[in-house]
Amino acid sequence: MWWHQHNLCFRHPVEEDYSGDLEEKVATIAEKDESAESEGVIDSHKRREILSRRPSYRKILNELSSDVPGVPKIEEEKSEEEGTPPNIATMAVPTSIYQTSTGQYTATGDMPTYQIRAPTTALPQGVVMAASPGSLHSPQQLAEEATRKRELRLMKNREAAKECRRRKKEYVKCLESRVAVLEVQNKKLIEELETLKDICSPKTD
DNA sequence: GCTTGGAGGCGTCACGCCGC
DNA sequence: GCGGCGTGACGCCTCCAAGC
Repeated sequence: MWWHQHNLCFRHPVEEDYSGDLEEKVATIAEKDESAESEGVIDSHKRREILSRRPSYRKILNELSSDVPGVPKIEEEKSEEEGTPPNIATMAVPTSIYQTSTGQYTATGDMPTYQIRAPTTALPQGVVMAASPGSLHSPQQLAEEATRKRELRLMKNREAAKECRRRKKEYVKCLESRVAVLEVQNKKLIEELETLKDICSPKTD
């Protein structure tokens, strides 16, 4: 339902209720295709079709904010906590505190090992822009260049994924608060309606 | 204490969109 | 047309609470 909010109509290209039911629908389609020959390929294609593009959270929220006063915009750059520019230095261990599912907090010291390994890929020792492609000759150099490019891409994507998740959470929070506001409004309007009804139709007794 | 299931986070891959 | 970005999906991990 995310994409079909009141007054918004960010309609998903395929489904209105994206969040929970989509998986079921994907599964249904997958079942239907089971008899097909290259089912794996078809499956993944269908899945991709179903999951085709939606507007980014930033875009959605910004549209929402221009539409509805009081809805915060998602900043282009990180604004709140981290005021540091997006450079390699920021790759260091994220934050000192994490919220657990129960609302408790855990110090970074508890960081699982597989998370700790992440920053180690933090851009290979400052040699990022070392060699220009034109100056590469040997296969080994080419391989190194490819590896370096891959590392860079992975690192950027890692950061992008984090940012994306952060925005998504922010977006969900925003929608939740909007739901709360609308519920209150709705309640008030119902009450108002009842009052007017009472006034307009006086008792016959 | 052990097991199990759910929640939440992370890294990576794949792919559509967009700006150049 | 191409490269970079944003994001869904997937698989993995940790943490926690409940049940035994």
